[in-house]
Amino acid sequence: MMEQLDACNQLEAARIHKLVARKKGRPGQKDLEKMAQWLDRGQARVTERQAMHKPATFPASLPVSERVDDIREAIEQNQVVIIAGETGSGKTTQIPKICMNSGRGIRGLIGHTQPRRIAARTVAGRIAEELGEQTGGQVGYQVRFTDTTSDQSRVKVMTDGILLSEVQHDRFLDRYDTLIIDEAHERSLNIDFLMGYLRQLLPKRPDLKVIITSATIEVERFSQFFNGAPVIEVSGRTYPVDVRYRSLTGDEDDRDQGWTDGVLRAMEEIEQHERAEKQPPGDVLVFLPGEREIRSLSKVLRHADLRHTEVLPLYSRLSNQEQNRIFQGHRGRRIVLSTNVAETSLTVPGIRYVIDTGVARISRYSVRSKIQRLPIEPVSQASANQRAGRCGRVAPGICFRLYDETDFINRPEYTDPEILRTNLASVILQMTTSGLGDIRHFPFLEPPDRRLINDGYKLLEELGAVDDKRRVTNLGRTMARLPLDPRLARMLVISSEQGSLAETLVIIAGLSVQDPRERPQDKQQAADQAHAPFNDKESDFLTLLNIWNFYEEQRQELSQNQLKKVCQKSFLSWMRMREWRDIHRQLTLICREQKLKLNRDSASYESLHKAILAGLLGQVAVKLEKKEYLATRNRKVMIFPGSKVSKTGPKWIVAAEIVETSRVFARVVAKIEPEWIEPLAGHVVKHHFFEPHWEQKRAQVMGYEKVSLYGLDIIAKRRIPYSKVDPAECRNLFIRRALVEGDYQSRAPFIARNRELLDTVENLERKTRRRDLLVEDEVLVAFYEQRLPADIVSGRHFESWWKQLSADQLRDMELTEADILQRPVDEQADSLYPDYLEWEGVRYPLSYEFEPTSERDGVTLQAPVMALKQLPARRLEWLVPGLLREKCIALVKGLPKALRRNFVPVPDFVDAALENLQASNEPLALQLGEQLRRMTGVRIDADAWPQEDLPKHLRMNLRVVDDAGKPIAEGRETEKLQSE
DNA sequence: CTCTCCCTT
Repeated sequence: MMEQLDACNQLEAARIHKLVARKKGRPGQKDLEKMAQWLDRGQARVTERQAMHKPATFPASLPVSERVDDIREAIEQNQVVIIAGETGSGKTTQIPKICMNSGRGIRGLIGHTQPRRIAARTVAGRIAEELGEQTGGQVGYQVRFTDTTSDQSRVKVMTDGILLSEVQHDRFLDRYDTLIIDEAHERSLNIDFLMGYLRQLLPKRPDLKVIITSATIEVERFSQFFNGAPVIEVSGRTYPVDVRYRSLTGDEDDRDQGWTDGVLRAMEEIEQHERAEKQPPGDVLVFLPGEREIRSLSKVLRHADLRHTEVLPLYSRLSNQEQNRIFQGHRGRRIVLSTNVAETSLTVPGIRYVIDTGVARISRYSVRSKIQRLPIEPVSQASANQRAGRCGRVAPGICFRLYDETDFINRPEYTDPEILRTNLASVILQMTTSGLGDIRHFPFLEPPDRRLINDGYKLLEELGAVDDKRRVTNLGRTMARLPLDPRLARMLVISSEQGSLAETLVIIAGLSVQDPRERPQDKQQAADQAHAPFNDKESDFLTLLNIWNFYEEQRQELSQNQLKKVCQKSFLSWMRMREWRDIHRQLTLICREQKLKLNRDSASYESLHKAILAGLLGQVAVKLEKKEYLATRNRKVMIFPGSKVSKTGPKWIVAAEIVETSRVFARVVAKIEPEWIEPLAGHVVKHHFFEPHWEQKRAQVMGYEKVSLYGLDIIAKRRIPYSKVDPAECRNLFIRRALVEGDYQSRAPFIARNRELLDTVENLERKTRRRDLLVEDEVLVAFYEQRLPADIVSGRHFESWWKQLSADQLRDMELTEADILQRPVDEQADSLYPDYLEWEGVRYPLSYEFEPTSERDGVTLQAPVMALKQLPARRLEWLVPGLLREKCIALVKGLPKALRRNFVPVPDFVDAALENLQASNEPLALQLGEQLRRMTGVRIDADAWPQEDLPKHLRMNLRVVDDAGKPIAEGRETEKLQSE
């Protein structure tokens, strides 16, 4: 049986091989029956196709026809052949036929890829036509949503994206015996990926033939990449193009003006040329970087009074109707003003002259700022030549380059391939889930930069598609099954959990197609009016949803023609609406397969936008002022003025895209609430904790938290319990603030006792006016640190801890005098500094303060206003025993010098005097003077004594309180207070 | 106060 496999269809042969391999070479009876069935079918298919085969013929007019034999020979003798040829060589249509004539496309398919869908369809049509058939017979094509291939197909034309997607199911591409990769020089992401994949596949599929076709550029690179594969060059059937450099003169500052002048001068030269050569006016194609430039130049040209001249704009966003005008016949001259669409995607017929400004908007991705930029850049030499070639298709042409030749020579040969200019998240996810190994080791034609790869991984991490070790998660695997940008795929998956899948499906499909809203230049107002009912001021996503709902309602009631009319009236592109619906349907089917839940009730704004937000975490922004927003990664952005949300300017927004053109714009945005972010972004937000502090009421250490998303503060200062953040710091603060400083109400008996002990000592310090009694706080901190377990970080912890202590342990928590005193306490302290002054059976409370700057410094006696008159004013002069000596010394030292020098040394005289003095309600100074006179014979006049200028603490402070104990007057002038 | 162009499980 195995010998017969060579005559069997490849796909069946591969199945048989696989089954044999799985059964380790010993298939059972049932397997054998199955295999025999496959073999029959496979052989039947081969014979059927062989019977169908008629040798193809080649039109003599095509240059490629001259090389048919060379090409066939090269293909038969090599696994890979590179065919280089310019447009018009016929390679695209003829090479598949050469392959057919060489017997390929029998056991397997001849696969033929094109970069664009339209091209795939038309190429298939042309090949079929040349074989005298219609598509769907020997030649079929497959693009997204359409597959016309059948069992009879020998040639399958498809977009390169389709072939790439088939890799997922058919790792060896077993159904193909030949692959033709067309337009490889365009170097799209798909092409570069396919090239690498094929290079790995070739040794495993020795029977597979690969043909790479390209414009004459880059041919050597392809040949080297495929081990020196032979190159066959085919001449193009094109006419010579005369390239004339007409660099701009004038002011560099105003580029628009420069280009306008340059184009007008080139038009003059064209007219001269036509007059000299006696030629009728030929059509002109002008390459400009963008819509704005096209509009401004078209305005100028329409007013420039050019005879019999029609000016047509051409760019991708134009409606089909407007684009199709370039294919309609016309009289006189036509000038087409175009963007890059006319360089590769669209062929403008009948062009005799090209005017090339030499620039284009090229998409660049900045890894540093994560911004997609669209700068206007000089195009590469390859691109400029492609543009020039657009006027040599029907007759010799002239290309005017509005720059000089040195400029041209100094330009890069080729445009950077897309893989070096784009975010790689999608490529990485596809590669990883289809087991293609590490992207860093994949044989790319030009490997992307390490930073670009890291950046792709980071986005996948943000989306939860890979974990922090870069392993694909289950979520990532689901996402990889969706034919969507990973961000959109993320939204879809989460929306089924949020109960907003139905709406999200619509929005995501809508984001995948071009904006269906049309806004023709001459009917802008009418278009805006027609779109007005769809607009949502808070969310561009809802605007999309409104358009969809409107369209769906109409679609169900109207015929296709009526629906087309409604679209036209509403300024909606019918084609794009249909594309939108196609994608929506495709995604709906996949969601069903992936068992994602479709919500029946309509989703709330919140649940819908949370799903959207989950895919766009890196694109959040907060309003700074008027029109300016600060986005993540410190990017300043502005809402795109076309967005209806830009009118309301909400505080927080999320944007589907951030693109830099003339400014950094946030496109397709919606209002969000900042609280939604953190729960969705737990894995990417950063937390910063600060200002831990003891809060007495909560009996715990609290602090603040700042939450930021890629440098953007989404929560500036949130109060949080600090114990989870830094338990050691909490314990430290608890000991210092609560236990040592006493800012805490505890029920623990030892705390009350310790407090009492400390109060006594502190009071004694106030009385004795010294600060050297109590140990430093650090000693108390150390006391508690030694005794408190590490996990006691708050009042709650503390209370439950001490309650289970034994009596001994409780006692151990009590401070002793030995613990807290720096030196022994004077035993007489209590009598030297009494707490009451007793006079005639009344006890007046005394309080002490040691704060020289304070009004209350010293001793304060409190007396009720009722008792004020009975107060012994003179007795107060005697203060308390502990302060009397200091006061007397101060009194003597305050005497005039002539008197004072009789009592030196003063302390000795005072001590001697005090021996005979007893506190009484007599004036202190006079009593003291009397004693001094007795010792020395010197008499001191009453008015010689200092009074008011004694330090505050040496005069009794009197506080008068009312019945309720509330202070009503206070001062050191006892008699004055008494008389008031 | 306005943006090149393609492709798909």
